[in-house]
Amino acid sequence: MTPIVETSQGTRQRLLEAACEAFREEGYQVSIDRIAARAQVARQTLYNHFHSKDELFGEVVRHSILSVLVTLDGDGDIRATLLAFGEAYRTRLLSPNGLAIFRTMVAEAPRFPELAKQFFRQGPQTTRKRLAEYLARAMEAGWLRRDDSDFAAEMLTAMLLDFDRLRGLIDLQTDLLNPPKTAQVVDCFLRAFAPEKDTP
Amino acid sequence: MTPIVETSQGTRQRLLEAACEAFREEGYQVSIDRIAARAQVARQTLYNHFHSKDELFGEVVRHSILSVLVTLDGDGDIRATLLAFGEAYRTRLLSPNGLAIFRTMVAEAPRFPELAKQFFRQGPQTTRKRLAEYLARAMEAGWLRRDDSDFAAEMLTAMLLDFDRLRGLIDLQTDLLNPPKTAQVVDCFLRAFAPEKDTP
DNA sequence: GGAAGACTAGACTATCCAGTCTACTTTTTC
DNA sequence: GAAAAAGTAGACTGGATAGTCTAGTCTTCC
Repeated sequence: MTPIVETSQGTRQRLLEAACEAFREEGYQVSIDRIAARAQVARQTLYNHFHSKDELFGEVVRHSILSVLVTLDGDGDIRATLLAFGEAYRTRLLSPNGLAIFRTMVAEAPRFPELAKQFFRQGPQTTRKRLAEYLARAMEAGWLRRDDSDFAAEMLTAMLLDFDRLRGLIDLQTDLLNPPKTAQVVDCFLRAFAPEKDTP
Repeated sequence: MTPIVETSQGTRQRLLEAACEAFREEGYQVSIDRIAARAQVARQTLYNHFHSKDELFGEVVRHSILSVLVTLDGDGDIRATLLAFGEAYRTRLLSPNGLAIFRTMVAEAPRFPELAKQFFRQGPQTTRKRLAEYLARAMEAGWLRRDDSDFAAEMLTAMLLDFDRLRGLIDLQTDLLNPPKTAQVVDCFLRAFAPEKDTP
């Protein structure tokens, strides 16, 4: 509960960046000393900025949420919009950074349940909600069949990366990004949620 | 490289079961002492059966692969078959056990890359291949549109659990299994892969 | 030039853990 | 009933780690 003095922003920033990379590469178990060394700072300096390793980890996670958020831009026609979204989504989440964050959150969720929930709600949950809102509008406009837009959003995001993410996490592959797949998924989605024919 | 004497199977079995539960509940980092205590066995006895913690972990993982394999029984019509498969798939993989294995494999893949690949190939990859073979036959028979059966299998398995798995892993929820969802997903899949109309 | 705040190096404590070793007891087997 | 196999308790080594503390240095600003 000792109040932490507001020290130079530069050092704090360097520490956050070093911690971010370190946690990303080695997970939560990376030692404080390695983080301090990476930031080229003495261990005590680290403790001048953050009370404990857990606090530092929390900060890093909260900063990382932004990097797994994907927005969508509903200008063009629906296929173009979903293609752009799908490509951005895959690019973000199948990148080494995206995979590492996923791995770390999954691994440490039991140790940091509240932090994990916050991450989940502000990250994946939010992305999905935005997509669902767009899809709801598309349904309203008759571009898609009237259906549960939350469900539809879940299906699209699932199809976009489920298996490739597992491949990336477990099989440690790197060439996961191939744009044809995005189109293949989007077209599959559009077939499943095509507007119903009026004629019998 | 010392050869391990073939000792009583009972003790070995108790050790494996204890280790399985321990790793499941606490991950790889659970201590050897806790595993031995759980098996009600001395630490040295554990080392009489397994050379090292890593070897024990490997054994446990290899045993666990079976519990994430899902077969499918292609008797009834396609919808019934996929419903049964989907329900079995979700039940297995969204169970506390299924989620724990997933969490542990994802967390430890960097430390045990070969083991992780073996798990991936004999587990998820195999399940998906079997499903793809079934779907290929269904396409051949005209029950589904002619398409890439591997891709179709990927889409179905992704839709069946991606988001719920994340919910279970991160948000630590338990009531993930609701059968209506399986049907919702299967129907969505069948729409996406319905046979193409012959008429223009 | 001096005081305060920020940083440093490194010793130190307390804890935990994998794996070894030893001397002992129990169980099995013949 | 004795020898061999299996198991036990616990001390011990060597290494890692989070976090504290101390004494000193560097920077900045007045």
